[in-house]
Amino acid sequence: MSSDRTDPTVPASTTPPSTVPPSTLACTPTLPGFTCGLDATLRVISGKWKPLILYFLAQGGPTRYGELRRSVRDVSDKMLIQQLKELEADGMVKRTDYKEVPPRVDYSLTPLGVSLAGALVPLCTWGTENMAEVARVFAQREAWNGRAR
Amino acid sequence: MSSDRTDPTVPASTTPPSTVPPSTLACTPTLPGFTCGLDATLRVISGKWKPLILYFLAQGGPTRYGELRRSVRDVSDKMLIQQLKELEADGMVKRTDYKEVPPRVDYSLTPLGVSLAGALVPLCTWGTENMAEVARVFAQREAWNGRAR
DNA sequence: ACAAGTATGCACCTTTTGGTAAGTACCTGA
DNA sequence: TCAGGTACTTACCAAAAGGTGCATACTTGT
Repeated sequence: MSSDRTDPTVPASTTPPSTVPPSTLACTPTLPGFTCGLDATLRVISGKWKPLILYFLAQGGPTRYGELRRSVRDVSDKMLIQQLKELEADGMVKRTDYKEVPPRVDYSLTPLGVSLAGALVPLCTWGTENMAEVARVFAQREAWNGRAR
Repeated sequence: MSSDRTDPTVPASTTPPSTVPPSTLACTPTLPGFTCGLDATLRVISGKWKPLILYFLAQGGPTRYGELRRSVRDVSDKMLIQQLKELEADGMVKRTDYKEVPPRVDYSLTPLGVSLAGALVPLCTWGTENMAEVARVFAQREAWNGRAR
């Protein structure tokens, strides 16, 4: 029992009304292998293009492969397919193959995918609101990499 | 028949009832280098331990290095330090060095960090609610990796 | 004196991730 | 017939991310 110096209840010195209520973040670690809900979510959306894919599908509804490819700029076939397959395997995306002779396939969100996309919204908002900060910080970091290399 | 490559606004044939309202996800791509707000956010929280770190700091308030290390289980010194440094550089975390002689340092969230942790809450919730699904799916994926080599 | 704890730094190595470029099978239009 | 478009697949590589373990400088407890 190490006596912690500063510990409980966090002295609300400068606490703005916007401190995250601990109860909100505290997820019950129900299943083995997951630290918390956040952890579980991150496993699903981790992958360079996944959030963007969810984003486009949430906006555009069912989307053909080629169309998606043109939307998510700079993605290669390999990556797009791979991430789509994983999202599909994870039950976030539904693939529809029309079995037509010049291949025709489209992708859409499952209900689960829709709910996930919904959970992404605040991140989206946060990013939009703080983009200036983030950009500034990353510019510095890159300048640093450039010369300190 | 018709080779419809022209796809203006997606024929509302199968319009899913519960699509995320596009307006909610549609972020204005203000700054160069970012596709959207979501993109910006992900750059900040990407890193195996960052969300967890934010999570613990949001819950526990200022936390000493060693304490954090024991909380975020399985993290190595190198990784924890590295991610903390990045979060600090990104302005999400504040490092306080007490300059004491057996080193004493603690970490806490900046206001920006607090708001970011807040944006993480829905992901946390989503993960908690759908953890069973996620676990099931990942179990399958791993079984697959195991035998399909 | 010596182990242990404190908060890091650094070198080295493996794993994971992502990228490039090519190929497939089929069709359409010039 | 040949380029171009569809939706992928595969092999090979480079870069990034992450892990292990040792080193530091200083103190306290035994």
